[in-house]
Amino acid sequence: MAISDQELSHLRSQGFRLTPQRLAIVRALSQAHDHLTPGEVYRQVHGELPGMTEATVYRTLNFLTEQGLVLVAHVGHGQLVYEIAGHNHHHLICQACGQMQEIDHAELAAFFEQLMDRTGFQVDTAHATFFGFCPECKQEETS
Amino acid sequence: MAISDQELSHLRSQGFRLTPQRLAIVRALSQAHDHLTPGEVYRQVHGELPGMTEATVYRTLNFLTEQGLVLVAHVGHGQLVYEIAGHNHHHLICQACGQMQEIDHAELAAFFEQLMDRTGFQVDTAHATFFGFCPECKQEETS
DNA sequence: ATAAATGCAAATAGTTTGCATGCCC
DNA sequence: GGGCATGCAAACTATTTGCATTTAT
Repeated sequence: MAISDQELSHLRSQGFRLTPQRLAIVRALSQAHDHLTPGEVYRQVHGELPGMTEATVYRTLNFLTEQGLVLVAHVGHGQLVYEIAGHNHHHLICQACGQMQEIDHAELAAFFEQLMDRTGFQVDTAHATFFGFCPECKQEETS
Repeated sequence: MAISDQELSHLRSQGFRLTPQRLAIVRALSQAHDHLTPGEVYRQVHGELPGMTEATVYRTLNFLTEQGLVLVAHVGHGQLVYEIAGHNHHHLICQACGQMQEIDHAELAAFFEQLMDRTGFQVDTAHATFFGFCPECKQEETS
């Protein structure tokens, strides 16, 4: 999953700027096939742009999230994690080993529909997170 | 929802101690019909036990969570929130106004069953959180 | 009595902010 | 050139830890 040139120049047309820092962060998130914490983003991008600071990472992640190009989620530890927007999917996190499993949105679509009907909420269907124990850790728990 | 004397003395029988601090924190969480952040717990309990420190609050919340008497969840801002364990329910948080709506577990039970079947995960069915926009804020968004 | 838990204070981690400078458009 | 974005450093908040002391059992 990546961000198209189209989307990027749309930003420019609104008066925002495509700085090397922003592009590097977008690239890092696009290449990661996983969630990244701000610290992880910083470490990756810092190799490429040694001048980059953590403050810029935080500001940029907020910016990209506001623009809808990036999604935020929680994955257990207090920290927020970031991921390129695009394909809707959800996560199942193992509380024992930290392993993460993706669930395609299609599998949960009906459920979300139902939930919205019942509650009147417009539920964010792009990024839900569930916690539990993965098959392996489940076994250890009970043994 | 509260914690029974039985559960409390079970702790004692395992060598743990029922200190005034622990009891006060359990009471505060029991009386709150809502999630509390560590800071909120601290402020409430500090009135009753002026000597109590934040460190104790954090240590106690961790302890109670490990013992299964308290549940943790995320509700949008980075902070974790704590709640007395007991009746299974889930939360829908409005990303605009912060309002929270409870969803009884019964309504989602079938969904969780399905999810566990498909993934093999033992999903934590006690405390899921969804994000979105409440009916009022949804309206403002689109207008 | 003894081991567990607390209080205190300091350290750590994560995140945010103000302001001067730099650089994209 | 003008204004948005960055770098730097400092401030802030939330959380954790070491150690001496207290206290529930």
